[in-house]
Amino acid sequence: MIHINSGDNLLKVLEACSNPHRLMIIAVLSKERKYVSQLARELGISRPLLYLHLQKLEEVEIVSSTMEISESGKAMKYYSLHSFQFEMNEQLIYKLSSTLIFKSKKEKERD
Amino acid sequence: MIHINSGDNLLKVLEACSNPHRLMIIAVLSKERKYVSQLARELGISRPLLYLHLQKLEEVEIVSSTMEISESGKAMKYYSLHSFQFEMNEQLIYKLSSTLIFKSKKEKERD
DNA sequence: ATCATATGTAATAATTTTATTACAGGTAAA
DNA sequence: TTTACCTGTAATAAAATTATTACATATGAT
Repeated sequence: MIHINSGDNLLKVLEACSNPHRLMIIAVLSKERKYVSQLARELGISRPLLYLHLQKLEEVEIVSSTMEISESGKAMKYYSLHSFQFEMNEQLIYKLSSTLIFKSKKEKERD
Repeated sequence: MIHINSGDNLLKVLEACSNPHRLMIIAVLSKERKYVSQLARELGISRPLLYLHLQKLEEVEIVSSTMEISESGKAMKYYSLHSFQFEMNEQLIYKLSSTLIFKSKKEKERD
């Protein structure tokens, strides 16, 4: 279960959820795990684009993946959702605001 | 009190919260209302930039503003926070996923 | 062999978001 | 009338995100 422990972490999770495709991915995976091509067909988007969105969700551990070899022998990458839950309200934001980090993407990459 | 009634609305609120400055604005305003210049000084950002962020928060009604004439006679624009609360989890996202809208910014502007 | 399906990613383009600069206006006090 | 506040915004620049295109590899079935 994901758990928000800092302002920085809250921000990252919010960013990960702030996209219609990524919300749809979460919705779909909340019912059952899917492999990449299957998910791409279901959402009606290209695999490269799906990869991009899956990466962002994986970075904050909303989803995770496992490679499996299907009965027919093909490699399949399955994505599944990690359950998550937090109360979005001003109290949470206030409480975590002291641990908010203001850095550009480039600065973050240097860490 | 803000209340999330559609996937589209959820997405907009998440987008509004997905920025460190805007989270700080929410944190500061959760304690007391502030006027624009005061808030800009407190956050250490320029007024034009602050306006941009306040606009995004105002669009989803997380904050609202009132113009007042101070005792000294100067116009002051006060911003205050609207209380908000919702459970972020996959159930909510699944429930609202049917009302998610996929439109570019340009397409939205044409509506 | 060719087709259909799966994986993965690099390079580029398009769009959106964020930030800055440079202005405009006003009131009040020194 | 100069200084110190306040409001507001247009134009531009910079950075980040999102989307597309074009590849490469592999397996199994026809």
